[in-house]
Amino acid sequence: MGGAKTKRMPRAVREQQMLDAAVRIFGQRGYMAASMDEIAELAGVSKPLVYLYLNSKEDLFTACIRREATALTRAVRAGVRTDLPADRQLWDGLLAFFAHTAEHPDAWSVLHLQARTHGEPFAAEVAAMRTEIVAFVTRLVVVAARAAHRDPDLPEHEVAGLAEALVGAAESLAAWANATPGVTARQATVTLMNFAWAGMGNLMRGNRWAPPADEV
Amino acid sequence: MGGAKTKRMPRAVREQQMLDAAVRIFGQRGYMAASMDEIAELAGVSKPLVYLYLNSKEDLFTACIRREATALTRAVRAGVRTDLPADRQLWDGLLAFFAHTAEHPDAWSVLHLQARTHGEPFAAEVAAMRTEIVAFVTRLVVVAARAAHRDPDLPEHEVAGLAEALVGAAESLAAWANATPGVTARQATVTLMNFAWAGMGNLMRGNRWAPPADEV
Amino acid sequence: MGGAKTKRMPRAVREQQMLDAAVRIFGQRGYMAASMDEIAELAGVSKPLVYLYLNSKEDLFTACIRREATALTRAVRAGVRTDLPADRQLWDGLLAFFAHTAEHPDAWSVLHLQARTHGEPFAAEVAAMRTEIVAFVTRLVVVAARAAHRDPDLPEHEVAGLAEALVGAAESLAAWANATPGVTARQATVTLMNFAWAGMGNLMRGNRWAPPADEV
Amino acid sequence: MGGAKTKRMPRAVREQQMLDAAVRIFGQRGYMAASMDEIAELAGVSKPLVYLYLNSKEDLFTACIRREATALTRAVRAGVRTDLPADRQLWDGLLAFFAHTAEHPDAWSVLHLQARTHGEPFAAEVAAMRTEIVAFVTRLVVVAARAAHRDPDLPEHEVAGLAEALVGAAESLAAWANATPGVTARQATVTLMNFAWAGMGNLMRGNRWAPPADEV
DNA sequence: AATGAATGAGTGTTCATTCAT
DNA sequence: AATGAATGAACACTCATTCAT
Repeated sequence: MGGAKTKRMPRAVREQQMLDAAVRIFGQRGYMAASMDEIAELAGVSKPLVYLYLNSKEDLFTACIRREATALTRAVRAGVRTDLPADRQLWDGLLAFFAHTAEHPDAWSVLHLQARTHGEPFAAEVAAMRTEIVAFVTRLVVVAARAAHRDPDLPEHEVAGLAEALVGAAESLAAWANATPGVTARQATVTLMNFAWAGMGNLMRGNRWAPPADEV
Repeated sequence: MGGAKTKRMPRAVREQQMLDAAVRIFGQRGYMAASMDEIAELAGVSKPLVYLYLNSKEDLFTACIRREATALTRAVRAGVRTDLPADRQLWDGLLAFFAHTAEHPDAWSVLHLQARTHGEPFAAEVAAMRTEIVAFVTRLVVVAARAAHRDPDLPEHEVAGLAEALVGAAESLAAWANATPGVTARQATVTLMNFAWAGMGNLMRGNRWAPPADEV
Repeated sequence: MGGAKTKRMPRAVREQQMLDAAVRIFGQRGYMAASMDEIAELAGVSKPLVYLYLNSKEDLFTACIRREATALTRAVRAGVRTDLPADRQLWDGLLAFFAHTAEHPDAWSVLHLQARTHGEPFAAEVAAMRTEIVAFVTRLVVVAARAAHRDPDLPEHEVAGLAEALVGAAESLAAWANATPGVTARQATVTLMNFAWAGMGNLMRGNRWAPPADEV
Repeated sequence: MGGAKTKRMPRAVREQQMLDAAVRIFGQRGYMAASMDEIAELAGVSKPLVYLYLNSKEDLFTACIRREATALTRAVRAGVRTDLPADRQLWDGLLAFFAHTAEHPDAWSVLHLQARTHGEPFAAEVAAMRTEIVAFVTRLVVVAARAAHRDPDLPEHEVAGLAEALVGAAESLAAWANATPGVTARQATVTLMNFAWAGMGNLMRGNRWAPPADEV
């Protein structure tokens, strides 16, 4: 009477357990190297139940991506107050971003590495989140430009490139901060903020770097 | 003349053909999803020959990484003249980098995505290349600081973070430029150069962004 | 009732079926020439099930050896009554041995030929059984010596050699009896019993054969 | 001028080198686990040459068996002088047998284990040698019986069984002597000689062990 | 007399997935 | 709500064997 393993739980709870296990395994082993057996075992259920609730490995992976993408954007949004100045918003967003990725390294691995590495069903999923973040950053850039009493006359794709570069830098720093002992989310934020804000400010003021003319 | 299947070629030539095929398949399918059968077929040889020359899937992948890492760093180095000013060096290096990655998208996928996603034998291989590039960039940053008549009093790990952010931004832009039609290597270079050089210059001049004090 | 392919049976039953098939294939083809495909087919299951239950070819082979070694020693022990005189015990043991090996030729091939031929994981397994049998025979020899009112003053390693020779002779006769039509277990027993008991009796009485002295 | 590797040697010499290598590899790895690559490498030649001279793995193995069987019987015959008494002949033959197998363990592994374990083309080859040796021993037994002024009224198949048992005991002791440190060929011979000669002598004199009558 | 280049056929092993209960 | 039993399809890797020189 009363086995060790807890049994018979509502579906929603079981599903979260499965996703927890899947994110961990996918994050550590990679999508392809992860086996459904291992995930089921870590989740403490039998394999058919995983299939019953989540259909297939692809669907399971997609569910992981979606859940973690939502969690990440939610965390960033929760860190930002839109009534504050643009630079402060950027600071707060970066801080939240670095903090969240540091606290959930497997989730970050799933979003940043695994999802992009394994082709189309998944890359699109994470691209959506990325687009949202890039849009957020772009908005800040434009706001900042207005605050500097300048209309951004940068070509549109350069604004896009700028945001892209900023997000890429952030992603790269997140990995670096996670891998380098002694680097905190705050320090990563300071580094990137200094780098980016100054650069963007300069751009907004029209100080551009002149490319050499003697190219082929 | 010109039969479909050329046969009986010296080992060195065959090996390059195999690596060509492997880079393409690994770059497109990913390391785990790539099958040795497919690689052999694309290379126009039988599977045993691939194993005879390259030993194992792991070794084959490592050989790909090494070849492409060497090719990339060589291309960047070839684009830079060390007797020119630091900003010009950075410009030239970025241009070479974006051009090379645009011309060899599968190789870039292998280096940027696949190698990092599949654990230690491979990640280390590409980390070596990255370290070299980050060191190159760091050198330029320091030179630029000296040129601005300032010793870089930034903490050492912040310099490292800076270079890391810059390289990350470059990597991210490379992927973006490859995926966005109409964005050339030159445009990517302009975008990043403006962003980065101004930001770094500001930093060198001691203009730092002040973090808010009211943190927890 | 009695369909061709019975399906869905409990694990323990399936495992025995697999071992049955494996002993047969291993015994007839040899360890290396045996293919897991063939074993699975003879067992009436798919290959993955064999791996699920028995892990690997090595483990499967080891399981065969263990099962058959146990069966053989059990059969011999069951044939012997330890309250009877030593010669009678030897007779009964040999009879049981020859009968069992004659009834299970594939098992005997696995134990006598295959296991010894294929290196350390397996040889050790069967050596354990052999040690037990040699010990049993050695005990009988010593008892017989006591019964002849003589302490066995033979050097210890000569007693060991004796038992070894006796067991070797038995093994050899088993193969011979199996291969020679018309030779029954009983006849093999008679032959060996006469040969061995007389020889040992002589030894026990101190009648030793004198080696020539003119050796180098 | 004078490469390191000796090249271009007459066929007969090369063949012996190949057989040397093959016996070693077959003896140590076993027939199936031995690879032609390894044999060719150990012989210091290319694989096609092995095939040119010895046709196939089967033929190569057969050639090994034949060469070593011949060598073993030759060694035993060379140790025996047919003008001496039967017991002395047996002693000398056993001594030569144990000495030869101890000096050529790989050859003995090929003959005793590998050839018998791998089915018909090979088992027959070694059976021929065995038959010859058994016949030799049988002859000695009969001679010994005559010397004891008795016609051997043992049933024919019992004489065969006797010789079989003796040879089996010898084979078993050879393996045991090789594997047990401190047991020399001479000691193995003493042990077996005492055991066998006494037993056979007894038999020849009509002293038989009486089987129990109460069998089923 | 001798070899570098090459392959068809097969091996053990694993995995995502389903069925019957 | 949950699982023990079972599999089709594929994969990395190896081997005996041959061809062209």
